[in-house]
Amino acid sequence: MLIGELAERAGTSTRTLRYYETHGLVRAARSANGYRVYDEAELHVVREIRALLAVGFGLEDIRPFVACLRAGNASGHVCPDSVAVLRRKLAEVDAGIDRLHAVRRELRDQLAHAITHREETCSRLRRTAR
Amino acid sequence: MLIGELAERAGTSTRTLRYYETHGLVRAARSANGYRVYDEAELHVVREIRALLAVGFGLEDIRPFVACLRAGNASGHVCPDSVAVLRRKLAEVDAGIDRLHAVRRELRDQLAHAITHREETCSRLRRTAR
DNA sequence: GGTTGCCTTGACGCCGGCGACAAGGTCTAG
DNA sequence: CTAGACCTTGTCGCCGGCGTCAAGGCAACC
Repeated sequence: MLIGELAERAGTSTRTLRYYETHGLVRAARSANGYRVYDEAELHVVREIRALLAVGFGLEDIRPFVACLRAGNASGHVCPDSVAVLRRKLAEVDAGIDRLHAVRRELRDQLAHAITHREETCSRLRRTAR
Repeated sequence: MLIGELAERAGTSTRTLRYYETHGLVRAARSANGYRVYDEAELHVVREIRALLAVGFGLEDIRPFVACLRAGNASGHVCPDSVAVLRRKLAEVDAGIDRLHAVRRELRDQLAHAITHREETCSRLRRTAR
């Protein structure tokens, strides 16, 4: 399988696949003319990468998952390193949710305050607009 | 007030103030030697910008707040354009919270699945490690 | 041999809010 | 006179995951 076919089957671009390769995530053999040649297993690897990126992982976080797949596991999630990353990400997401809730409260307060004081202050705006 | 003093009083850097100026958010008069000269009102403007950035707004979103302050309002939040931005941001934050909750569910499921299947698959890992 | 369609490496662009450095002018104190 | 503490404009770097050329080689068909 050449890079174009893998890209299409994985739903991504050739540029992306070469990028993953430079970062040590995807591997390819080379044919006599220098073309990259992939076997079926790499399709699973690329799909794993894409799925994890979609969830919000960075490429560095994804390494252990790929290593886990290459070690012969059906899923990249089952190895200790992967689980550690999953736990860390879960904590990060929790923290992110908390932060967004705080921001949300802040925004609601500011909106409430703005609407309360809209009448008195915006009359001045209307005067200056004329 | 020169740029260094404003930067210190606003808790930011001179680079940042010049950056805001190039983007039309902060204004300065010039003294005879070309130095930027700020009046007290700009301090409030800069603090407003910093507060909104901290909440997660981008500089473009902040423009109406600054305009509102310059129009003579005590708060930059009370003008219609500002309120519109606040509402939009609130919706974005809600969407972000929903997305993070979805990610969180996904991570929890993957963690549960990983731990369930850890025993059977990691034995293979241990064998290859030796 | 010419066209088309695959492949190769290399390098710049993007987004946003600055940090950091360069090379110089200005003002003040000693 | 000089040191140093301000100020000026200009430009490159950062982060991450690519998109998008550019310039060229290889393969296959007519």
